[in-house]
Amino acid sequence: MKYDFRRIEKKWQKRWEEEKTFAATLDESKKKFYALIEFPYPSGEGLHVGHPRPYTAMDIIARKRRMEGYNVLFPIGFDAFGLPTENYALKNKVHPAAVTKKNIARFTEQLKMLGYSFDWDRVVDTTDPAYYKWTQWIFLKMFEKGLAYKASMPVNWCTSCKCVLANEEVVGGVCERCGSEVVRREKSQWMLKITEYADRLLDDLDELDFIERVKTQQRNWIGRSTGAEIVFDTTAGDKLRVFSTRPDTLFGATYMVVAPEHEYVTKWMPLLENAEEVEAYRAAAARKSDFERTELSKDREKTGVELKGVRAVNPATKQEIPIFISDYVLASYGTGAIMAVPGHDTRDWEFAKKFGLPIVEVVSGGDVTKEAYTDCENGVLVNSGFLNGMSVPDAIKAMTQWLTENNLGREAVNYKLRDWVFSRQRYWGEPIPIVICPKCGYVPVPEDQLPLELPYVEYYETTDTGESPLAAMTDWVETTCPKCGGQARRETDIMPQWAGSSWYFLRYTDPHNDRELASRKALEYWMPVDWYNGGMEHTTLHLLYSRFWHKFLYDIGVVNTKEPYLKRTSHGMILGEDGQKMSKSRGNVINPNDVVNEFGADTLRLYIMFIGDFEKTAPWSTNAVKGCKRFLDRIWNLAEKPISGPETYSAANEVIIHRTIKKVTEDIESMKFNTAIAQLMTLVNAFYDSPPSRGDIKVLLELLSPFAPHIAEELWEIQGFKGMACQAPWPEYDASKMVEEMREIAVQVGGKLKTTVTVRNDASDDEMLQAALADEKIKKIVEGKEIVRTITVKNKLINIIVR
RNA sequence: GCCGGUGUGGCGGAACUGGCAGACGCCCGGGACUUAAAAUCCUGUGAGGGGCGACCCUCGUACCGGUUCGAUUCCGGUCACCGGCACCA
Repeated sequence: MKYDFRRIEKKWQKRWEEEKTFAATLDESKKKFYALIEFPYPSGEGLHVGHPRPYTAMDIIARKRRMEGYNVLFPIGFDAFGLPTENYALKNKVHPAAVTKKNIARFTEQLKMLGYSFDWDRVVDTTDPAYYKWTQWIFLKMFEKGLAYKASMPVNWCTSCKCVLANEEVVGGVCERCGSEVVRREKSQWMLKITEYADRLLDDLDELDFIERVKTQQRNWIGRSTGAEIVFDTTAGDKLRVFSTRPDTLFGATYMVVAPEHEYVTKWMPLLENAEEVEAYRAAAARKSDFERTELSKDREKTGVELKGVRAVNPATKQEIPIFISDYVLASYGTGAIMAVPGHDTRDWEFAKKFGLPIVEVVSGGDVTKEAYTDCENGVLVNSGFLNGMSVPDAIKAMTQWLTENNLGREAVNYKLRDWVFSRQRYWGEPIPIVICPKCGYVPVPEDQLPLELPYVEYYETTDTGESPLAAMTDWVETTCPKCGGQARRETDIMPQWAGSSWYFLRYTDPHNDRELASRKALEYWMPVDWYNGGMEHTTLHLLYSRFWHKFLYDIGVVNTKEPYLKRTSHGMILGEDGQKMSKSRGNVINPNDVVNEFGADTLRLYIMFIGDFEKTAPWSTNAVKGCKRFLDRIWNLAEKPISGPETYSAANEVIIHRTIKKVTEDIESMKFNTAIAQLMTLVNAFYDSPPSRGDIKVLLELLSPFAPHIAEELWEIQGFKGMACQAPWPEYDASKMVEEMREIAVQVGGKLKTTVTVRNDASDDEMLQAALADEKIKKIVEGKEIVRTITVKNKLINIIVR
């Protein structure tokens, strides 16, 4: 009989579903394991061939853990709010809810086709009011604690999506999603105070088992720097505050620069001799989009205008110094103003050169007439009064202390991380449950009125005014104030897509709870997530946001762990057969349905894991897929007829079986799926040389089961083994049975490999030497020469040095 | 510019903690089976050179140099590519 994967795969998927083989139960007598993948966005295109890579990887781990006796939670859901669905709905004049429903059905079917061991009774859908009720609830808790606030500020505005974007969603000055130009707009927005958690998000990384590049990226994104805040007096009477990581260089501050948007610029305008020029520069800076700012920032020549009429006083030298505005100083970082130390800061140096400003050396070691000297390790302070002769670190301490004592400044910390812009002016998202009352201000919708559902309308359109389409839905917008009962309006902005995914892993622990987001009992049993695999592209978005929400929920006593995820790993992208990123326009897209139809789900699973190093990008190869199918065919041919005899390993295969168990067991843990499969192939090749016993076949099926579960199950049944393969205990190896009695060692003469000889296992140095010298070839080489020394590595090699 | 990563046959990729480079798979060649083809099975396959021959020699892990009995692995330098950040004071 032929390996009929179509029949087999359907059969076992049905059995698993009917018998709820993979249902997770809250059983405190068993040790738990929570395996998590990033739930998909159910796009109209259906499952992409990139999806199965992380899914199969975690499915293998989840299946192995079950076989190891763990109670495993391996859930799936849908992150279904979002722009593509809304845009598709607008274009085709259907409701986004209907589109979502259809897409989820399609994704579900495709995921089931791949035989993943998800617990299908725990599916969550972020667009389900029973789910987003709790997304809104968390928002209200944040509002209550002052972490959600409304602020008017310049925001990133995507000209095509007609919507505000978070900093994290702007990539290289353009919209991450559509690639259109992003401009700055002043808008009133809901914000979440993620910066309040910056220190904890940074410091707690140390204890987590995240791959290093994830940690590094999060650290860089948070961008903590320590230094001092320094106050400069001005001739206008106002005090100008700056942040500096190098307070030691204060004696070298020869001018100051403020951002064009700085409030003092407006304030001082009447005092300025060149007000017109300043105003013009300001207007020009405001017109620039983020795209222009970043594009041009590379080696851009510094521009700026002096504020003539106001000067600052260097608190260390007591000298008056000029103040400039320039767009190389960012309004959004620090205090929006800097002290410029051209001798020791590259940007200040360039600016000073251009404007002919004095460059004073205050740290010796370089040549400040040629370039800024920024070395912090070797420099010694000069021209700096009481700091002279100190090293940079000492001078930083001394200056900070001096500033504090004289009330001119203090130690300060700054972050690159900005608060999270949480408003979107679209329809398909969670409504922000706030009522705007002319008397009471921002009033939360009472908890018992949650969920605040999206109004269902047949037709709506985005607006050009920057308002949400919800604003036009008068019946919904007009309401009464929950506090005073007076006439009021609802907030019409919705939450960003990241809201629903910031806590979904908590819902999986207790998905049908209508009284809490999840019961304390379920959270205590299942949390934290033991292993979370996902894309690198979410490192500074979803991964950071969800850590933030989790920490907040910890603070208010909802969850019992400080961090949501113990371990985070990441997979590489799958490229097209041409080595290019898969895209419709390139015509190199592989559809998983086609692969499954032609070769079967087991083959696809196996190939996607065999394709290469899990962490690296890898190009698709249809030929290599065939190789994986061939491998399964070979297994089928070995086991399609019942083998009789005892369930013990055959003598001929025993050594390789133990080695394979060890290798597969360890490789799955380190996500080296490609070498685990290679080892299984080696084992099968060995079975072709020495026909496998009943026990040999059994262990092969056990090891194969996480990778290719359907064929493993079918052959398991054919062989008449008990239960299901996926429920068998994970096999164990015996290290003492992994070695042959005799082994081959390498023989080198003078470090060069000459031949190999066979010695008994664990042979002594002398035995190895005698065996080597007994070899005809070595004899000839060594003849007439003096053996100076020999180097041996047990069971590996002997190196003979001759003269 | 800064941070992180990668560079190995025709291709995807292996190689523990410094110890036989190229596991496994693909492609390709040879053979068996077949009327034939496909499938399957067996077998060869880094490059160059020598021998009728079982075999032998030389070179080879981006490039240059170093440490070492021995380097894909460690150190210094160079180049290329990929990812992230980007005037962050």
